[in-house]
Amino acid sequence: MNKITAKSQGNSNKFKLPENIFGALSAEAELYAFSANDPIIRFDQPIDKLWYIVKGKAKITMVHEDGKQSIVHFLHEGEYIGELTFLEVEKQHKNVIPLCETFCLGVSMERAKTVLRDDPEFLFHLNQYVGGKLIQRTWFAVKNQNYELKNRLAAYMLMSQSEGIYTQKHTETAEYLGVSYRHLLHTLSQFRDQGYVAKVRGGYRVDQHALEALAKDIQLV
Amino acid sequence: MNKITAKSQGNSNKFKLPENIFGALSAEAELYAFSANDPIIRFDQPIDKLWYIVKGKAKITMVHEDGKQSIVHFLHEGEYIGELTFLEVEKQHKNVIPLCETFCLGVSMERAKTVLRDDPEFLFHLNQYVGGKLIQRTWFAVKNQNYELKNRLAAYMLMSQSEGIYTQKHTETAEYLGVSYRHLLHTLSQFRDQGYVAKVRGGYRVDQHALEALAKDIQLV
DNA sequence: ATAAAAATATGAGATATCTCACATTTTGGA
DNA sequence: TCCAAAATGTGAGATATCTCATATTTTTAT
Repeated sequence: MNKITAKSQGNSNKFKLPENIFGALSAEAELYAFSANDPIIRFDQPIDKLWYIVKGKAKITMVHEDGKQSIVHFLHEGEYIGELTFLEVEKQHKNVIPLCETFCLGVSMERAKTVLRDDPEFLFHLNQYVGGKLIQRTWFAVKNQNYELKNRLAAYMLMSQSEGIYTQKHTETAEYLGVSYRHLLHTLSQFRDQGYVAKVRGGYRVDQHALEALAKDIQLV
Repeated sequence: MNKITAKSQGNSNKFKLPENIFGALSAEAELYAFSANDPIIRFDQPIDKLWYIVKGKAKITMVHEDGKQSIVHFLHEGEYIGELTFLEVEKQHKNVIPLCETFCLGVSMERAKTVLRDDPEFLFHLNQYVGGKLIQRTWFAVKNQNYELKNRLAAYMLMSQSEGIYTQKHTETAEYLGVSYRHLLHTLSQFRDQGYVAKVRGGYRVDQHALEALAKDIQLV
């Protein structure tokens, strides 16, 4: 994690910083850069900032009693991280791991819990965000159960890929998509036979066009 | 729909009315009773109240272009109705239909949109509610894909049943559970063979104990 | 460097679920 | 009241997905 200060803000012309994302605390927001796999949040450490993703994407993973992890969800640009902790409804902490270089705005969680808790404009905005996610996720669940693995896998590989290379572990993918490892490998080998993906060092190169056709309108959220 | 006035509140000793559910508007809340199948919200009519279910349960259905409906979700005691309209994130209106006699507290949506929009205490509370639903639904989706139909159907029949009788249409159930009509009927006939359900006039009598064992810890939310 | 654990890989048989075909019963509207 | 549409019900074959068994490769910890 690197804090990006005013002077180093040459970076920031890569994207426009949103305004007013943190209501009354917007002026206190600081920009941080995380490289791929450098945890934004760790399940065993307190969440001391409320985050907002300016650029990049990340996965949320749950840690089981036996130490194994499973992917719960993905986060993209324009999404908050730690908002359920701010709302005090998240009991079980998660890991949040960037899939590629990711830039986040952050404000102190402590400040948020005092200042933003009384900021109706921010609270309404956050409510809209959380409500929008609820709708998205309901939609996703409904549509998801009507597609077979090849479609869902295509959508998944497209979303989690970075620069045309898919690098997720098959064991985790199988669990996230709710299918057996065996069947995932079977489908993956079909993708290979059909030229949709090709194994390269450290992952699979994906044929985005072919996969988009398969992924139909599945929106992983 | 019947408004329950102060004098007719003999009813209200059936349950305790919650306080402070509508923040600054709590004093304006009025109690209404809906009988089974008497719509609380209709997709073709504006939503003029923000509701809170005190007792009973209801289903949310979506109306397709061709006029067909599909069940989106269920609502239980302690849940709001119309909160996504209050938040202005729900584009597509739904029907909300009680499954049994249902009592709701309601306040004017117009008043809510002006008064509650500036009430940080209410907004934070609503945020917790919506955030909690988001967590629930994510959990449900994750667990759901690991159970086969017999388990999900058991959970579904238990939840939508009223006084031990299940009355949902098989066509709608099949769609909600995301399985083919044929397979639903197949599983249902197994339930009958095993004595878990028995056909009666207008529905099926369910063996709650047997179904609870099958439903495991599936929480339809 | 080595052993243990995890991830990758493949085969074969079982089953949950789907598609299609068709008959009967119930419901809703003219 | 009657007809058309929807809902219910059953059979048979196809397939998506699962379970189990087992081997190889890669990663991790000592």
